[in-house]
Amino acid sequence: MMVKEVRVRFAPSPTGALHIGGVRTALYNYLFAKQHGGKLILRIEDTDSTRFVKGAEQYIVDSFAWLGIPFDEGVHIPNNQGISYRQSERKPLYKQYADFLLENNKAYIAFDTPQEIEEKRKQIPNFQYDASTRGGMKNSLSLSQAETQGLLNKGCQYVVRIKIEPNEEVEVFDQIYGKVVVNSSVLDDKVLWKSVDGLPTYHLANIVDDHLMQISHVIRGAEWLPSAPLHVLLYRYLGWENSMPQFAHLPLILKPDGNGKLSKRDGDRLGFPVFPLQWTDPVTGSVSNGYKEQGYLPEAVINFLALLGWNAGTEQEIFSMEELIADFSLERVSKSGAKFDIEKAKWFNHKYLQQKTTEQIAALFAPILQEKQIEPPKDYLYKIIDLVKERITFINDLWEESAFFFVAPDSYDQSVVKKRWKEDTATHLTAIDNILKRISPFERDALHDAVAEYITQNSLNMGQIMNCLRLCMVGKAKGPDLFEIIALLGQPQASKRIIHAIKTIST
RNA sequence: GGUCAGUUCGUCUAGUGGCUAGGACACAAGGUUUUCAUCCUUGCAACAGGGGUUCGAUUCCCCUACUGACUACCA
Repeated sequence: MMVKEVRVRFAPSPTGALHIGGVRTALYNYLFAKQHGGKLILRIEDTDSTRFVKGAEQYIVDSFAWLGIPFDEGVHIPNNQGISYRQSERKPLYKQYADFLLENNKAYIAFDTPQEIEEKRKQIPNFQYDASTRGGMKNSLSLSQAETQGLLNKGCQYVVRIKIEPNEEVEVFDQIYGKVVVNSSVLDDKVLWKSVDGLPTYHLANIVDDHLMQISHVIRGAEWLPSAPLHVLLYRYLGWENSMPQFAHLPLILKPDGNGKLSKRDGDRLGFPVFPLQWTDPVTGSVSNGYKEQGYLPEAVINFLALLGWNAGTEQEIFSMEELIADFSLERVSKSGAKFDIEKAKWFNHKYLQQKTTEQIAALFAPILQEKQIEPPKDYLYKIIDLVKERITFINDLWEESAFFFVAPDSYDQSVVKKRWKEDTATHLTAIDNILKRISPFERDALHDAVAEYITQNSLNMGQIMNCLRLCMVGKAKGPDLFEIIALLGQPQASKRIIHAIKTIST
C-alpha cells in the first residue's frame, strides 16, 4: 500500500468562540502534521444554519494567528483551485453522494416530521429509528414506490437517512483507544440530509470532505468516539473503506472541580478564561475574557495545553513549539480525561515571562503604559523592569508592581502606619532625608550604607526605619529592594516623598 | 435506560510481573529579605474495591463500584 501524505484537519463549527479544548485538538493536529511533514487544514463545518454565529469564523482565524498555529490550507488561505473550505459552500458536492447512497440502497427517504418522531419517542421508551422500527415509519422503505413518488410530487418535506444493516460488528481502530467494536444494531439510521435547511448533517459532510480532501488522520475530541462506527459504515457504503483515514480520539478536558466537560460557564464561575481571545457574543452582548487579554503568553498557553493529556515520558516540562513537534506522538496521549488546572497555566506563564528579555517585556508593557498615559524614559523603564520582572506572573501584574515608580503614593497602608509609624519616626526620616541629600553618586550601596550607619548610630533597629522609609516611597509594605527603589527614584523625588508622607501621616 | 470508554498523590502525570511507586503544579515548614513576592531546601501526599493467574501483582484476566462521553433534521 502506498504511504499517504499526512493531511490532517481542524474542523470547527462557527457557533461561537473557539473553546480551549478545540485549541488543544488543533494543536495536536498541528504537531502531528509538522512532525510528519504533512499539511494542516482549517475547514469550517457550518452545516447548522440555525446555530451559525456571525464573526465566529474570523474569531477562530484570529485566535490561531495569536497562538502561533499556522494552517496550510483553509478558509482564510487563498487557493487557485477554487476549493472552498466552508461546508455551506460545498452543498452540491454532498448532494451527489447522498444520491449515490440512495441509488445503492444504503440510504432512504423518510417523511416523518420532527413532531411525529418526538411523539414516537414519548410513546416508546428508548425509541430509535433503525432496522427494527423503520418499517412502522413513513419512509421509502415502508411505503410503496408509488406512494413515495406521490409524496415527493406533492412536495412533502423529507430527510435522507442512512440504512444501517443490523447485527454487524463494526470495528474502529483508534490510534489512542485501540480497537473499539460496536454492534450495528445499537446504531440508529442517522439523518444524512436535513429537510429544514436542505443541508447535509455533520456525518455526511464530514466523511465526504475528509475523503475529498484526502485526510489521512482524523484527530478529534473523544466526544466523537461513539459516532465513529457510523462514520466507518459511511466510508464503507460510499466505497471508500480502503482509503479511510486513521482515527485518533483525544480525551476530554474536564472541569477543575467535580466532573464533566469543561465549559465556558466553568471559566466564568471559577474566574479563568476558556477562550484564546476576548469574545463578545453578538446576540447577548456578553463579553468573555480571553487568555491574551488576561496577560497570558501564547507560548505558555501552548505548552500548558500540550501537556494536558500528553507527555514526552521524560521529566521535561518546558517545551518550545519545535520541541513539541519533535517529541509529540499519539501513542503517548493518555486515554483518560484531564481536569483543567489554571494554577499550572499560571506557573507556565511565569516561567515563560522570565525567559523574556527586558526589551521584550517593555514592548509588552507599552500598551498598558500608553493607556495610563505614562511615557517613561527608556533606560528608566528598563531598570524598573529588571527590578520587578521576577515578581510577576502576567504582564498585567507589571503595573501593579511598578506603579509607584511612575506615580508617587498619596495614601499609605493604614495597617503598616499603625504598626510601624511611631512618634519619633518623622524626626528620624527628616534626618535621613538630609543625609540622602549629601550622597553622591546616588547609588544603591551608598544609600544602604548611609542609612545603616544612621540606624546603628542612633541605636535603632533596621525594621523600624526601613518599613517607614518604604512606606514613604511605595505607600505600602511591598516591593523590591528599598535602596534600589530610592536610587532609581533619585534624590529630589525621594526627598519629596519623605516630606509628603510625614505631612500626610503625622498630621 | 442503552452503547462505548476511563480509573496511580488534591491536580497534571511517569513507571515496572519483584522499585523506598518518580517528576511537576498546589499546599506546608525552613532559609534568603527591611517588607511583600521571587528564589533555594525540605516535607506532605497515590496504584478504586473484590476475585483470579503467578513464587510474587500497581502492572495480566474477570467482576463490581464510581466517573464520563454519546444516545437531535447540533456539531
